[in-house]
Amino acid sequence: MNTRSEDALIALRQIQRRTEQASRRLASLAGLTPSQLLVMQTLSERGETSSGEVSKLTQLKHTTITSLVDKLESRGLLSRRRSDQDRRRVWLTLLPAGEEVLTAAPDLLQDMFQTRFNRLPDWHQSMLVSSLERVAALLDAEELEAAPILDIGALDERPK
Amino acid sequence: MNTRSEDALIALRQIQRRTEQASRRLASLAGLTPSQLLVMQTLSERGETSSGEVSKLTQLKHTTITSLVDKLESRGLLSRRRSDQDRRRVWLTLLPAGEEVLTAAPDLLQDMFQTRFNRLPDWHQSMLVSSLERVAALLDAEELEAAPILDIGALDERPK
DNA sequence: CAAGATCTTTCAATTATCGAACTAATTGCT
DNA sequence: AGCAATTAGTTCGATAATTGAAAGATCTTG
Repeated sequence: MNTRSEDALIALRQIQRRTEQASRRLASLAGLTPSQLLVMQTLSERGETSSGEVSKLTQLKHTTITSLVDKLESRGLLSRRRSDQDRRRVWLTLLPAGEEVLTAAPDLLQDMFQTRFNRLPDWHQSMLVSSLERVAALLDAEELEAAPILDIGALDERPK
Repeated sequence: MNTRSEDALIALRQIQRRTEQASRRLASLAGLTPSQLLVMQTLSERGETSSGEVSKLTQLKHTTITSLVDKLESRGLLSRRRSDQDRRRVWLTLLPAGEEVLTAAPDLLQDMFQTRFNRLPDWHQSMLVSSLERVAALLDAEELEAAPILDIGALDERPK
């Protein structure tokens, strides 16, 4: 009956495990712990970000962020800067040394994925992208029923 | 240029974050740490498993497994049993209390995913499943060149 | 049977994680 | 304006995770 969604979950778990393992490997290659890497990646993606924002994005408590940032700052990988508009806030930015750490560590899984992905025929690629985006949407706890994207295609049929 | 594979990676990262967050929530609901949950889930999936095997599957060092198992055993969630054939090895099994902890904690993300997934039309479901399985294969570090489906086009060229 | 390999544990050190309490700054209310 | 409530970060203390090095126990091989 539900074997379809079972299969989907199995594949999802596999994907989760593999990406998690890769992220640990990547962290240790970069000489970081997984949490430290997470913070660095967040800053790399979003640019200058407040401490609290990083806390939300990473799902780590602010106290944990403070402790991680202490370490990373003392290693010269990122910088703290108090906001001028709101002097309670602290802006975090990657320093050049931090950028370098990120670019220097080869993300083997990502490279492998890209290599293989690019070999696929065009239609296949676009199918995978839209499927992944759909799955990400299905996993979105925020957009409970609001997501119009979910309603692409004739979904209304058999809303059993 | 590579915007397709970029898009794929972005969606993948989103999926990764959301599943990771969910797994932390799940762990704390179950009164476990994420690593402890990982060990428990592994045992739940594979049944009786040796300590070293769990170490490989979870990508945690054996010393970490020992320490996690100490805690879980003292709480009566799993049991250690020395193998008779090979008395160096230690078999781990979930105890009833352990099973219960797992089933008692509701996996909200999984439930949500399934609910939404099941609403999709049939063709869409099967597309998602095959896409997820394909992506999992693309992320498989083991099957380097073994997957025949991946061998579309000339692969033998050395990467880089 | 000895030498080496394998599986797990112990030990010591570093780090992650969190709650509670604290400081400093801002916002909102009257 | 003034004061209470709120918000952003940090400090502190406690528990747990993680790891490398080394040891202990057991198996395998020659």
